[in-house]
Amino acid sequence: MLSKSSKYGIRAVLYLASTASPTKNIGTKEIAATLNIPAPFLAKTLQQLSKKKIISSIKGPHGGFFMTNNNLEKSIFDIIYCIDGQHKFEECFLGYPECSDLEPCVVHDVYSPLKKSLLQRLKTKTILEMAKESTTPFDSLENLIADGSL
Amino acid sequence: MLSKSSKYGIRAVLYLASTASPTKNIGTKEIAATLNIPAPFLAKTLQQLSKKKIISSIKGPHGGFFMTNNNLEKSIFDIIYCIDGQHKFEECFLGYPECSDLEPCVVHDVYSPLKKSLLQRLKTKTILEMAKESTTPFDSLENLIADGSL
DNA sequence: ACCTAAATATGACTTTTATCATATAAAAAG
DNA sequence: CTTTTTATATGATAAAAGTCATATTTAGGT
Repeated sequence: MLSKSSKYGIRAVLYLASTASPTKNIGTKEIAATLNIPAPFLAKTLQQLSKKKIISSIKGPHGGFFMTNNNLEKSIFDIIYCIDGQHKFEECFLGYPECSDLEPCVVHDVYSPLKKSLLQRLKTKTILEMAKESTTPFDSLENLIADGSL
Repeated sequence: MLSKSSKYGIRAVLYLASTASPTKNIGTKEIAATLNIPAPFLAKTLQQLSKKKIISSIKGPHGGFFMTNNNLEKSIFDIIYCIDGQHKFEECFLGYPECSDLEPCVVHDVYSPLKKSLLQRLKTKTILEMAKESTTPFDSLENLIADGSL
């Protein structure tokens, strides 16, 4: 479905939204460690998002990534679009190029509405809202505890 | 979502279901040409399906692939499972390993039901039923006409 | 029996995706 | 003004997915 880059990106942004702030930046290493994501790979993904103003960053000591209020108004769809591109949600489930409401494939009538409601959700909910209602935070609170961070 | 192999496989099986029969086998080349699929690639996929008894084949002159009544009772899910494996439908949309009804990710409540109804459809409808209700047949009737086959 | 047409089996090649590594640039701290 | 810390940029490597090519087997036709 989504590429790993997108998934990693979304998880990282959600983590940022709930933990970082303009006054408290978070670096790639910390995010990667907390989320069990390969750090150099995540870095590249975060740069893409930063370039498209979906997240913010500052360099130097105590630098890192964070979310402005503007960033928090972005949607998860924005992240996916930035990393994987639009086409992710435009393909027919069976890959028929001409599949549409007029010329539906055999699962179009069931797949298409499902896709629409998922898309609707991904486009309308803001990162902020998503982060607030998130109950499962991150992979490895255990790790933080083991590290002594918690 | 699905791998290309799966998509190609499904389209080929649907084509077989509506066109071939135990007395009228169809070869890889014809299927590939009609569906605009690379022939050697399709061949490999059809072999996998044949080995798992989802389609049937006979070798030699006038040989090819076809569907028995038994084959026609299989589902599209069987095809996907044979080619891509189960895990295709078990992953969390955002890739959280521990995502579940108890520990849902932020799109779990919307994604999970959608996935279930799609799966339900893919598992319960037989190939035969699918083929019958299919209105969009294949990519390139034009090609066949241009070739003089029609 | 021999030839031919087709599936089968295997492997090589290419492209994409994912991962890792290195060098540069910027900003804070001493 | 130098050092250190972190993002940024770029590219190298690895793994997976997709594509193509070749040889082998089987079965029908002659």
